[in-house]
Amino acid sequence: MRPKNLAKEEAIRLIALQIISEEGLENLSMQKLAKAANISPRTIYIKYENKEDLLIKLFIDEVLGKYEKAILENFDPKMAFADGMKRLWLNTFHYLRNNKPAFSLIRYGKSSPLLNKAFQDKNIQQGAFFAPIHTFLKTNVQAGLIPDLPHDVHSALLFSPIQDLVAEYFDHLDRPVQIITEKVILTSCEIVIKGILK
Amino acid sequence: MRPKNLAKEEAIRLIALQIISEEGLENLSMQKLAKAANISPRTIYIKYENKEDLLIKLFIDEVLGKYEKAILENFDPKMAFADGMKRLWLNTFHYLRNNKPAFSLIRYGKSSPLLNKAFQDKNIQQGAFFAPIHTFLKTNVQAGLIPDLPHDVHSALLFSPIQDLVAEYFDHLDRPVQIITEKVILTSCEIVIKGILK
DNA sequence: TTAATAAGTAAACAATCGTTTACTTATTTT
DNA sequence: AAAATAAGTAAACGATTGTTTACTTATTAA
Repeated sequence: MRPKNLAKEEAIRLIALQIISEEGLENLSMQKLAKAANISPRTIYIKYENKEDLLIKLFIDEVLGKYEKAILENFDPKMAFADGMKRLWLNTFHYLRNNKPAFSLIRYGKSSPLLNKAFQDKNIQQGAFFAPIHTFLKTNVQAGLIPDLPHDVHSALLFSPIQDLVAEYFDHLDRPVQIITEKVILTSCEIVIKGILK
Repeated sequence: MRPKNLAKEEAIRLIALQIISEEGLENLSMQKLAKAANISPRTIYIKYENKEDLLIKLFIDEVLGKYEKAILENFDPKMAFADGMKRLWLNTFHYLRNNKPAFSLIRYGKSSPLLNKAFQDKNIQQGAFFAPIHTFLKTNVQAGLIPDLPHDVHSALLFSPIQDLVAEYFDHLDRPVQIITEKVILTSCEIVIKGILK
């Protein structure tokens, strides 16, 4: 049989992300995607059941999967708390800064009911994303370093700001001076650490 | 001449928000909206130029306008720092908790290029949203209480977590025990305050 | 070398999209 | 009471939507 053309499969995912990032999820259509990827609409349906299936797989496997891997690079749950936090923040900053299309879809993951549901389902059925971070926080609670709060609360307190700082990095891209620098990220991370430490 | 039916105008806005909240911005269509509001599609075009105009006005005037008003209730830039922060956090929590459709569109404001651009344009041309918060932070920088960082950085550090906590409140709505309570909000706010104070 | 078969294409499907045309209704001003 | 006029409706416009049908191409296993 004729083998799959993996280059076309990758083109679909790459260009879908590009359209979402530049024009918005609400302006992505299968026909626009096919045309931009220089393939027939039918080809997308060989690789994905339908549009929702494409979006969910793009979000869960392609975007969140790679994002998780990038964030956890050189991170170990046994690291000292402040070191671990700085590693996670810098990894987030570096990865997202260089992957705007991925960041765009991640943002839609918090708005779109479809993607939000897909994320929750995945977390329940196949184990949570960012499991090492769970362990890291749990360990530091048990060590008495940080207060014992639900994981979702920890997550909001410790990682929401870095996500918004990345958004601000992109918002400032076309301006003469970039205010969101690595130094600002580290300063911000230290402020967050100071708040959570008992 | 025949006067505008204000009830219909409000129905359009209300039902548009409802559809966006339940089905997502990507599933809002003018015909669906008209049918749900029990009016002719043409009626929407009497009040709004086109779909983009409707979305932008819904976002800027209806949602962000009311949101700003609600957050600043009983807030004064001259309040003590911790008091002001707690006021802003609790106002945010109370308002958004009771206005899920508004919260949904606010979330889309950070993903959708159209809405994001509209927000930035508005902030530049007609003065920033949440101006009293600007003043509040500036005052506390000058008083030497908090570090002198760009406003966007302050904003990410001090208010990103409360937005995500509200999202988690809604995510937990159907579960037996609500973990995002007013007490958790206040505890979280105190942690953020502790981090930023010099 | 050929039979088998999945990958891929071009073109089209009904349904729906955003928007408009042609018309009626309701209200105000004269 | 009638002229003027914006608000609103029903129906339809061409374009585009997600998806499929009918067909061709490229590859592998026999």
